[in-house]
Amino acid sequence: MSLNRNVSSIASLISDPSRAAILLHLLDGRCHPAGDLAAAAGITPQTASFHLAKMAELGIVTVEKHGRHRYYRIAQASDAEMIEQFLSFAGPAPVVSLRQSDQMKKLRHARMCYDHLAGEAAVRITESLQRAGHLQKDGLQLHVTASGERFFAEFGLDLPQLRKKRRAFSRCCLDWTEREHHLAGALGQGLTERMFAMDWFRREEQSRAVRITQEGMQGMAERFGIQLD
Amino acid sequence: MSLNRNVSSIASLISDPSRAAILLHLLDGRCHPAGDLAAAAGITPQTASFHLAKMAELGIVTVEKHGRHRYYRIAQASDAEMIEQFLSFAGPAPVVSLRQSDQMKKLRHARMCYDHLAGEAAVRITESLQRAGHLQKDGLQLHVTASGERFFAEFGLDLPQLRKKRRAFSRCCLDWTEREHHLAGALGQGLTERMFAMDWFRREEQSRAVRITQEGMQGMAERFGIQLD
DNA sequence: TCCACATTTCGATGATAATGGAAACGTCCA
DNA sequence: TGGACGTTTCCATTATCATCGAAATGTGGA
Repeated sequence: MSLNRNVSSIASLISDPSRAAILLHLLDGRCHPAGDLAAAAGITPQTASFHLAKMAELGIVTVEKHGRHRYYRIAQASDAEMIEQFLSFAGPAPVVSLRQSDQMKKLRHARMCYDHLAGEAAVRITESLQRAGHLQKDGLQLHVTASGERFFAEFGLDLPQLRKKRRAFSRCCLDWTEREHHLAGALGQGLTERMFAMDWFRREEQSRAVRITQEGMQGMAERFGIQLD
Repeated sequence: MSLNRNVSSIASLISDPSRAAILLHLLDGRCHPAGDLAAAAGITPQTASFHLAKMAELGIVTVEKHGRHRYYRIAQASDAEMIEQFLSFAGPAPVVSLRQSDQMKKLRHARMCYDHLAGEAAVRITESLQRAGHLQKDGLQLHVTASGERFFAEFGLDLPQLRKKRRAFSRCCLDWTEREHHLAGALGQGLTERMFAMDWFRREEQSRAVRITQEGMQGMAERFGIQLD
C-alpha cells in the first residue's frame, strides 16, 4: 500500500532546498543558464549541474544548448502550475527584509507563472472574463463561450491556432498569492503574449515580477472594466 | 531567495515512502493507533513512532491517548486536502494487482476525504447542487444561495450551527480521481454526516472506500437527480 | 503483584544523497 | 593555436536520516 513512485520523486524534488530554489527561479518561465541557477540557489556549478541532471531525468526540466551555455527551463506548464499550487499550501514565505517584502508585493500584484500571467491582475482579468460571459467555469476547465470567441478574436488572438497546440487549451491555475484561479493553458499564454505585445505589461529584469504600464492600466479599464492601482 | 521552510518540510514529509504510506492511510479521516499505521506502512513500530513524532512536531497530525493506545489523525482538513491535491498531480498509482485495481475502482466511486465525501459521488452531488442553484462557485468558495439555505435546512442540516465552527464553511476540494471539485469545509462535512445518518452510505472496513446503499441510490436520484450505477 | 501489550526512547548501523575539489569537455575569442 | 569560460563528469567526503534491536515507560488485566 505504498504511494505512486512519482509522488515521492516529485515531492523529494521540492523537499531539497537547493532544488526548490532552482525551481522557484525557473518558475518565471524563462530559460536560465546553469551558472545562474547555481548562483540563485547558492551552490557551486557542479552541484547545480547534479541537481539539474536529476530534474531533467525526471522530465521536469529540459535543456537547450546554445554555444557554451546550457539553458534550462521547466518542461511543461502543468509542472509549473503544480509547483505554484504546492506553494499555495505553504503560504507566502516569511518576510525577512524590507527588500524582500517589496519584491513580494510586486509578485502578488502581477507576475509570470511559467508562460502566463498570475497574481492579482491575472485573477481580476479572469473574473472579469467570466462576469462578462466570455468564459464559463466547468470544473477545472474554462470554456470559451460564443461571445468569448468574438471577444478574443477582436482582442487579436488566433483561437483556432491556439487550439492546435498540443496542450490544454483553456484551464484554471490556482494562484498562490490570491488563492483564486486565473486563466492558464494555451489561451492564458496567448492572452498574456498579446497583452505584452500591446505593451500593457513589462517584465522586470531578473524576476518573475511584471510591471503594468500606463497603456495597460487604460486598456484593462476599457476592455475588462478593471481598475488596478 | 530560498523557499519557505514549510514548503521543504511538507514536501519531505511526502517524499519518504513510509510517511507517505502513513499519510495515505490517515487520509480516511479516522483515528488510527500507531501500531496499525506501522503495519500499513510495512515498518516496525519504532520507526512508525519516529515518523509520527516528526509529523506531530510539524503539526500535521495530532495524538489522542486512550488507554495504552495512541490514536493519530490528520490535524486539519486543509492538510488532508493538500495531500489529496498533491496526489492529483501524480495521478492514480499504477495498478499492480487485480485486488488493487478493484480497490481503486471503489475509491474512485466514493471515498472519504478526511471528513467529507470524495470521488465520483461527491463530484456529482456538488455539480447537482450548483446546477439546481443551491450553490454558487466563486473562486475557491462555494456560496450557499437563498434556495440553498432552504434546501439544506430541509435536508436536515443546521447551517447556523455549521457556520459557527472554526473552519471554512463551504469550499471546493480538488478530487484527485475525478479531477473536478467537490464540496468540502464544514458544509461538506455536515452534508456527509447527514447522508451517513440517513444510511445512504456505509464505510468499508479498513479502507477509505465508501459503499452506497439502496436508500442512497434512491435518495440521490430523488433529491439530487443523480443516477449512480 | 505480575505479566502482557502498545508505544516510545535510546543507541548503533547502514544507506542515501548533497556537496565541492579536481579534471575533462566543448565553445568562444584573440 | 592557446587561453578563458561555462558546464559536466568523476570522485571522495560528509552529513543526514530511516531503520531496527534493546530497553524503558505506561497501561490493562489477571
